[in-house]
Amino acid sequence: MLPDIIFPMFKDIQQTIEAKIREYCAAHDIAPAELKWTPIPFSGEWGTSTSFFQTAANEARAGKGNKVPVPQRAQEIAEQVKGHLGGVEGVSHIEAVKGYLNVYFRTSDYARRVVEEVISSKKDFGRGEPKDERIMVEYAQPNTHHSFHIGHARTTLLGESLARIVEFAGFDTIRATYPGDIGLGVITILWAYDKFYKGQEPDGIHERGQWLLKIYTEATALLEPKENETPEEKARREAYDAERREMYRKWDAHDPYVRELWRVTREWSLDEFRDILRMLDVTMDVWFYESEVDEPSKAIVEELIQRGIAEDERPQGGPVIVKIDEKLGLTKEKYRTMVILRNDGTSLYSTKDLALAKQKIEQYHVDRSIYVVDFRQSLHFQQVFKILELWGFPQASKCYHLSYGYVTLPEGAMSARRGRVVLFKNVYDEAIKRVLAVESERSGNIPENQREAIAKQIGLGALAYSMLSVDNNKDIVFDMDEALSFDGRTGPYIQNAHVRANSILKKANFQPSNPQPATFDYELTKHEIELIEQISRFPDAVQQAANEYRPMVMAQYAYDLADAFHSFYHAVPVLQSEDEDMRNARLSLVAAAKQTIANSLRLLDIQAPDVM
RNA sequence: GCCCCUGUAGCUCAAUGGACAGAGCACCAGCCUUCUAAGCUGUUGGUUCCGAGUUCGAAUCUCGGCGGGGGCGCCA
Repeated sequence: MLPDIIFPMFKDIQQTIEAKIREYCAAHDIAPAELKWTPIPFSGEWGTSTSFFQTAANEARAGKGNKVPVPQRAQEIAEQVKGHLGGVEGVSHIEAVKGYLNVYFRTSDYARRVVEEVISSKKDFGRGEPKDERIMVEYAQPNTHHSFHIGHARTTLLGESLARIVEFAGFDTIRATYPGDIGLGVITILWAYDKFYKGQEPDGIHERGQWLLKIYTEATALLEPKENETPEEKARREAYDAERREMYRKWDAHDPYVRELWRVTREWSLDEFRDILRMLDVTMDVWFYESEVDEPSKAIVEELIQRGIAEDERPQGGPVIVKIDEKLGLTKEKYRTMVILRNDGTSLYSTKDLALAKQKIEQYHVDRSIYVVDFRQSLHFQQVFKILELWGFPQASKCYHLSYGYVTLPEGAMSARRGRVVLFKNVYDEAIKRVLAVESERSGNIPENQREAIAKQIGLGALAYSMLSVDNNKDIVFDMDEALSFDGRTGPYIQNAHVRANSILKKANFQPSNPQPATFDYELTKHEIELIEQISRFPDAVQQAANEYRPMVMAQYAYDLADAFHSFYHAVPVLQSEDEDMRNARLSLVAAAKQTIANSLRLLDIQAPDVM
């Protein structure tokens, strides 16, 4: 589909032709099927296309096909329609091929129109009309007292990109994060810190955060049963575990000492987390802390019992549950039964998520709620959404779990318990190191004081693109060389297209704010046509990525656009154009390409540097 | 037992039920005196896991297998 809001001229042509097709069909006793228009899938040719297979199939089904095979009949109709259409304003030529009707645009008008639209809209080129709907994206839910690893980077990048996309597409967007700042894992670290490291504190935000992870790994080793352990070892382990449980009890009872210990170490983790969000250019609107939703969440359980949705089995020694399948009248087990409160009255993950969902709807007035959480929790979220439905929230149907596969290592799953993790900060540092090495040999024209900053942009661009260009529900086996590759289908490839465009404009001293009127009254090369077509696709790519909640769609688009630009760059001289009009036109096209590349990179949370 | 995800080129991955299943990496052959070679051009590479079905048309939808991963009342 072509963008009808940004480029109404395309829509006009389409509608004119559709009307004529119906006219022809009515006159010849043909019942036309619904016409679907798609871009012509041949590189260097710019137009829109529809087919008559469905129409021919309908005829055959109605017994009117006089035994002509469907593809052949579709081609007949296409040819006849083509004959009936004759010339159409704005169309260079029409052809009937293999049952398809291909409508080629006359390029000069549209090239100018597209380029001017981009240059005048600038950062807003491709922005959708306001949709009058509020959407909350919840992502980046790290546990505190651990360090931020490369798996957290995936959800953060996925969520941030999605938030940017839906916001740009026209939704009122709220970014939310939900750090897990309490739980047995957190207490384990508190216990070990207090017992073995009290008073110590490494310098540096990231060093301090990573140190907590190291403590966790050590503590886990002390608390896990070993094979062939001696009675002494067993006794010691059980004593440690008792200390840990006692500490959890004290935390619950608001013991001042434990609470202060918790508060201080928690802040160390949050310092690191905030710094990483800053590095990734992420600004959260709402922070939900697990420790803060814990108490209030218990109230909703009572409400669900009162309304007959939940059943209280505590008198019989059981927990509070919701028999979802039964409530929905399902005979086969699908959503099963969800436990929403422990027998001892303490809350569960489910308790808190139900309370959070309610809060999102009632306090933040969200119409849609997206959860960017790993795929292992898909049943959990299906259950939560179904309970919201039973609860009577119409927004339940617009809750969506954007699940993603794990980032694993070649040697298996990451495991904080075993200390087998790839930390984001280490990858980040390595990325910068590698980019600087490339820069020193290839980029002589970057001022010394900008090298570091640009290296960060390129390094993160490589990492972000490697995460976003894979379908979210696939696992990623993390490979440093692959994630930080700068060649081929990568972030730096797209960034480089932006740099090259900038380089031309800079040399020509082109001012996008005050362009010379561009006229494309010459025969465009196929590279120019392809580039213009890719640019014109951007608004639709935004809408598609937003509607499907799939940043990958934008990642794919950005590459296609950069690819078209690189080919254009190589084949078409700009500064050395034959005459002044052509030079101006091409400069405008380069400026439009640069802007569109920058806009699409922004939606992927990737910077667009001017030099690299 | 039930549910979810997944299987496409040597590898990593794309492909609103439509034109010849496409990219990148790797391999091979070219292209820097010309707007940045982090690039471009070309070559090689396929029983889309298997089998049925629906359809004019299936990688895509349905059913049945096989392989891989995950989940299933008091972990998060």
